[in-house]
Amino acid sequence: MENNVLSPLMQRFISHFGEMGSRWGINRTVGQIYALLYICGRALNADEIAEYLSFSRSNVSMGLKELQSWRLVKLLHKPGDRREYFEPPGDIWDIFKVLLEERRRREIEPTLSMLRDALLEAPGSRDDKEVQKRMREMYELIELSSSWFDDVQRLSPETLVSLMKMGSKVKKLLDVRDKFRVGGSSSNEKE
Amino acid sequence: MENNVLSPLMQRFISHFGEMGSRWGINRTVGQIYALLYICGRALNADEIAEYLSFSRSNVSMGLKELQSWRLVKLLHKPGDRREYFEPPGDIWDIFKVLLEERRRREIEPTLSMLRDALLEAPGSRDDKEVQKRMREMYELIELSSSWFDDVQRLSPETLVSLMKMGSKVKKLLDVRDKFRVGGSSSNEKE
DNA sequence: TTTAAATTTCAGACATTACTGAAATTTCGA
DNA sequence: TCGAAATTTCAGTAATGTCTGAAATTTAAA
Repeated sequence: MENNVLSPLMQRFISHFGEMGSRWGINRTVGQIYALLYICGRALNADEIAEYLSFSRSNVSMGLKELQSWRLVKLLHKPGDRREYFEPPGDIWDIFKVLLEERRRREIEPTLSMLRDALLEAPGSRDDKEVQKRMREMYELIELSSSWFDDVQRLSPETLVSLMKMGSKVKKLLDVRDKFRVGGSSSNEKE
Repeated sequence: MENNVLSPLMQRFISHFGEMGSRWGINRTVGQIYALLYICGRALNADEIAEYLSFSRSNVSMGLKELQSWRLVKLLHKPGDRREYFEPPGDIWDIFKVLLEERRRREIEPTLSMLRDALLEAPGSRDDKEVQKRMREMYELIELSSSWFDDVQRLSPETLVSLMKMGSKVKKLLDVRDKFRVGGSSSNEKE
């Protein structure tokens, strides 16, 4: 960075990520640290981060730990330098995938397992039968979209881009397929 | 609900949604209110909600307002009753779609527009050129997935289920298509 | 209108989360 | 092994967010 100072453009980017942090389930500090690492294009050590963002050194330490738990930063070392340097994954698609994956793990997985447990129990009353019915509906939807994410995540970025650019036109593809494969076994049917 | 009391099964469901609330960007109250409405299968008024959950009446009022801003509850009236009743959309797919749509609006849209603005500006330095390159990369990915969500959201639940059950097998479909349409214009190519 | 029920607002109490500086611990070259 | 640099931990404080009860406002039946 020129003169060791952030340009106004960088500042805006960083502040924005700080402000959005709370909506994304991370705190301001973490958001800003990540934005800084993403935008500045080289690995930084904790002191540099603290300096650029005017955070205490310990705050940076905690923020970096959090980012590591999200697998959003890579740790690296420079020869002849004891300090740890941090940088985000180079490919934005990696970032995207990691983000979705981690969110699934933190936001969805616990609910799935709560529902699984609740559905295993024998209903205690007529009401509970209804309750379980609703829980099952929810469970099936979440389970379906969750494992779909798993699958899609394994596609290459190129394939994903193709798929996304098709948008709702995928429907046609499905229709065509169904036309040709009448009565055949299908990944599209239950069990 | 039997005896006007929540069964242990319901309690667990409701508590879970309360605890998860913070991870989902809503507060405990809102999470519990929604869980109660979802699970109990009939429209409730604010007093009933306050009673079941032991929240103050005003807290319920705020929570319901928040849920309305998320479009997660429908407001309805019973004949001969002045009070307002609330219930969630009947179809879980509606809930799912609304949730994704609202999250996009709150969590993604502001960032897209920040990036759009930042990219319109003339770079102030050599560094800023690099910065804008990274911003553009991010912008394009978000824009792509965002408009893809738009498209997919318009598909019927049935089509969506088909699509999801295919999982990563969509790739084959794309490959087959490419094989048959060599050189043809494609929604899959840039511009 | 009037009036009472229903709902909303809001200031302040309470609870949770974020941040700092100092001290403790870890790391690694000498 | 020692010691200085780097990092982490943590208690205390600052800042945010949540919840309540009382008061204000809105609503609709009479």
